[in-house]
Amino acid sequence: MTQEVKEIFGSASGGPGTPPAPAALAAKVRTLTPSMTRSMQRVAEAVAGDPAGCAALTVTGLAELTGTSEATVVRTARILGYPGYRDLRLALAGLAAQQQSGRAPAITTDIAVDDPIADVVAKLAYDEQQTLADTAAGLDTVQLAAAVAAAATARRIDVYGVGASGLVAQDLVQKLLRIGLIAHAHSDPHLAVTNAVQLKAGDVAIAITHSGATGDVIEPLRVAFERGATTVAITGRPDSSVTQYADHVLTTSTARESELRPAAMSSRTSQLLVVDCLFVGVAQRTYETAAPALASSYEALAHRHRGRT
Amino acid sequence: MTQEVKEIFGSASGGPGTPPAPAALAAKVRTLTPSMTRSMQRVAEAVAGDPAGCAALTVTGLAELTGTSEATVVRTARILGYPGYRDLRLALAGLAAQQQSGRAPAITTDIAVDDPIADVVAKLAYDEQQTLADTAAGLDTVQLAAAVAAAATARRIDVYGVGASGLVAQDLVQKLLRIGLIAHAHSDPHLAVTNAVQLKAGDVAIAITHSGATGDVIEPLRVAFERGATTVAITGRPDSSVTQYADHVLTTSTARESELRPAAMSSRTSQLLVVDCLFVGVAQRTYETAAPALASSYEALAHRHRGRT
DNA sequence: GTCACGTATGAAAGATATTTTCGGCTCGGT
DNA sequence: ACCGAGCCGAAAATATCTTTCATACGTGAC
Repeated sequence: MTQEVKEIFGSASGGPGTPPAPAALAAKVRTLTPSMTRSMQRVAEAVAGDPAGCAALTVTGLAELTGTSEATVVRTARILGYPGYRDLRLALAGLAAQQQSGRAPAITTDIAVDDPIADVVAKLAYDEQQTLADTAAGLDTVQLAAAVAAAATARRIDVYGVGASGLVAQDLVQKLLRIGLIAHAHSDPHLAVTNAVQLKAGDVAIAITHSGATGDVIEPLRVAFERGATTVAITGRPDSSVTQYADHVLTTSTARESELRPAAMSSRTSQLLVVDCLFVGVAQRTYETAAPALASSYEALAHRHRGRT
Repeated sequence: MTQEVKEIFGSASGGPGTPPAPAALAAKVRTLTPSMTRSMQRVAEAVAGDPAGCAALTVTGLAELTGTSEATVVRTARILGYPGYRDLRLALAGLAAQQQSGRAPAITTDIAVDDPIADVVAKLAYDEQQTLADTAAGLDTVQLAAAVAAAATARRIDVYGVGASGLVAQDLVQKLLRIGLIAHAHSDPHLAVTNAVQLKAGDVAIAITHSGATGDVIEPLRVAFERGATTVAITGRPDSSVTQYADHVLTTSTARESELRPAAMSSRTSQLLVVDCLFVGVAQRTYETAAPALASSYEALAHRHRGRT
């Protein structure tokens, strides 16, 4: 009867209505691994390491392979956003097929102290490309669309971010200002809270934090949330504290980091892509006013550029 | 009995000792359809017509959809060379994923006002990836190595940038500070010049400007150049004014821009990659001091992060 | 150190999905 | 019209997946 229409509880375990991911799986594993238990991590690792192989296994087989139980495998599948193992397995098969037909597995080695500079360039470029692909694959377009809609009609937009994320916040604000919106970036926690108090329904507050646990950023978002503003969190940890106060969560990808390649680098790349998407989305929806505003901002800058040599 | 044997033979004729087909499924359906019974043909047709949709169905679902029974679905799967429906379904999911990713090249077009948000994400990600590849390919490693060498041993590093490039300048400085170097970012043209006057041989000045014609950035670089500091220009125009005063020029890529995708976006991506390369290069050369400095900066930030939810 | 608490984990029961069995049915030939 | 060969689907049998529940583990408090 209704067996076909499985009652899809909004993935009660964790994130909001996330649709099953096709190719975003590798990214999801990295993003969510930190919030997993040890046994689950073993399963996630196996799955990420050999999608094709795991797709050939039943729950029991995968449980044995990873030295865990069926229950743990199912739990892992849930964490990754699937209704159960069956669907994870399907996605796995898809991923395997993509890898098969797709590109060769490229340079995955870390940057070493004695790498020649040319290798550094190649590795960094590759890593950042990977980060972009992962982010795009893992971005929840429903959440994004909601955030865009809110921002496009907002009376005012406040963006919070400290450290590297602070620069991303400024980048977003710069662009929003260019299309004639009212936006502010706050890196000072005190001023951020002071300003957040002024927000009300119809305003938008955006918090940017990779860890999702940066108190200096969570606090103003909480205040904005309580004041009735629409709140958005851009974070690499969709299960972190910051999401408590976020109406919409945009997840950035978490790439492996190494000593010479701080996490800040890839999280920044990822955050910027999200922010760009947000911006373009808003620009689309406010096109009537955005286009002329952009044009005049170019014009205004022209005289600050000297002619060529 | 004989019926069973027949079925096995049928499958054998379709593909002698063939392992489950990955993407050749559509072809197999065509090849084997004539040798199928009517009900099976209906199933095969459905499967070939909508792999993604069928992959989402259980054996019962597919049977209902095609107006047949579970047994027929299983028989069809056998004919197609799979041990059972489960495996056919897996292959179907793989095929769907391939088709999905295969139609990616369509994103070479500009972003339009009415593009759905998912397309925006895909296009932006693709464009930025392209930008990274271009930048990496066009980066002169000799110049980069020279800039790295100068920065690694500099008494002090000043970075100039205004507007979007100003954020890149700050990003670089943030990272250099983290590995214990003395670095400053200047967005205020007056202060930039004031500081540039203090520079001397052994210092490094870096100007970041996409157009290469931003007077506010060229001016301090000129001053630094005349004071004997080693000067570096990061620009998208290697023939522009700024390079007059640059000992080393690092070229960023210039991507096409469109109304909804300001040049600032891709130039920023490109500049950040260059800056990252510069940073990692410097970190390599100052590894002895950089590594512990990085470690302690992480530690210092730890207490600003609350625990998880 | 030890105690209490919350959490993670796997064994087994319970629910679904897939495969097999088996008897009815259609359809072509005579 | 009759006969038989093979197609077909309902339902039983099996495999697979999911849920439940009791235990063990780790963690923090005292």
